[in-house]
Amino acid sequence: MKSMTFDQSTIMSDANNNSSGSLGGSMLSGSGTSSSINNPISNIGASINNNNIKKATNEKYSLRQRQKRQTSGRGAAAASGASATSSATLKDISSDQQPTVAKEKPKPKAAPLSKYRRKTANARERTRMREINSAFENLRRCVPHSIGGGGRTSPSSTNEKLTKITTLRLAMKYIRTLSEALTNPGYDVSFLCASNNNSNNFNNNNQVSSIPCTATSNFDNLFTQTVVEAPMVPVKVRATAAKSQSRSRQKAKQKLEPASMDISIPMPSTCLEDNPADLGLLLESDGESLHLSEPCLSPLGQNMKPFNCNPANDNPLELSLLLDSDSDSLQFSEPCLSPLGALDSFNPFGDLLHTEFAEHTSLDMYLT
DNA sequence: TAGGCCATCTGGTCCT
DNA sequence: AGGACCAGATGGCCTA
Repeated sequence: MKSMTFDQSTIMSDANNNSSGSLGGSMLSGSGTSSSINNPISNIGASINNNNIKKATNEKYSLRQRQKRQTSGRGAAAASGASATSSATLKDISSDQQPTVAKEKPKPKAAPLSKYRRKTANARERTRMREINSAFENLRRCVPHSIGGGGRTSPSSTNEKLTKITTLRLAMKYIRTLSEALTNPGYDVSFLCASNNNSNNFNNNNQVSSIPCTATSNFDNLFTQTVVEAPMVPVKVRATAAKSQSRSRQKAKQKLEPASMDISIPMPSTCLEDNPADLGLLLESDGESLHLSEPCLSPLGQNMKPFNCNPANDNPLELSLLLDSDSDSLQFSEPCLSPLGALDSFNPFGDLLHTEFAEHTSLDMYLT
């Protein structure tokens, strides 16, 4: 047996009672985290060398309250084997700590599923997990990958697969960065140029650093990355104000005239084998929106030079236009996010790969 | 070898 | 009643 197990429901219940107490408490919410620090039950759990106990007492998890797990079935049977003594001990202690727990009528134990239903349930579960993994795979393709590396959980190269948790963290950071760029026309993108010399472009408060640098130097830095060269294709990007724009957005857009620029982008890897003329299928514009045709990848891919701007266009105006156009005028087919997919070869998110990220900050921190 | 990550099986709970 | 979802348990694989 790999590890000792015990009945965690008591501790789980205790932790949840100390927190919000809501039945569906978010796993990442972190609510009630500090309350369990001095929990004697948690301390007992921590004193036992057991991964699951560590998980149970880890303050960053707040699991939903569960009823006492039935001691039948495969997992429970295994749990009740080697860990019977520790389970009993913990139960005894917990009952001492909570003498006021109301006695519940024992629920009639549900009959175990038939072999057939168990098999079908397993198949459904596998399918469900496959779909989740597929969604993770899509997400991986849309978030910038790290070019740096280090640390157990960080990919040491762009070829290394991001873990699920790292993918989620990067996605959150990516969304925040994109949101910043969209909501703030004068968004300081200097953190991108800093990525050359220092991958830690975000401080611990998840704030974008504000190292001053000119837009030209931004591009200079961005485009001097050591990346895999790909055939460059000229593309004219034209962004016009959408009809649905808010007044402030229109105002900001006016400042950005002229709203077009010539850029060259590398041929997406999936197009390399095809006729270059196929690129026309990649970028389509109806004069109001820029659409990315299928297949939707990060259009510029990994390890590819993002885009080769005409030096004449290397000014803040164009950059702002590019970053500012997403919600109204630049639209990419899902699941791609990105004009900023062009930045895949940079690592403004490197800190996420090296530091602990508080799950409890979660999406509410980034999507408000 | 320990620890992280993952896939799978499983039972409990909720929802339709 | 049956499916979806969730979380615990377990074992395999991989890396430092």
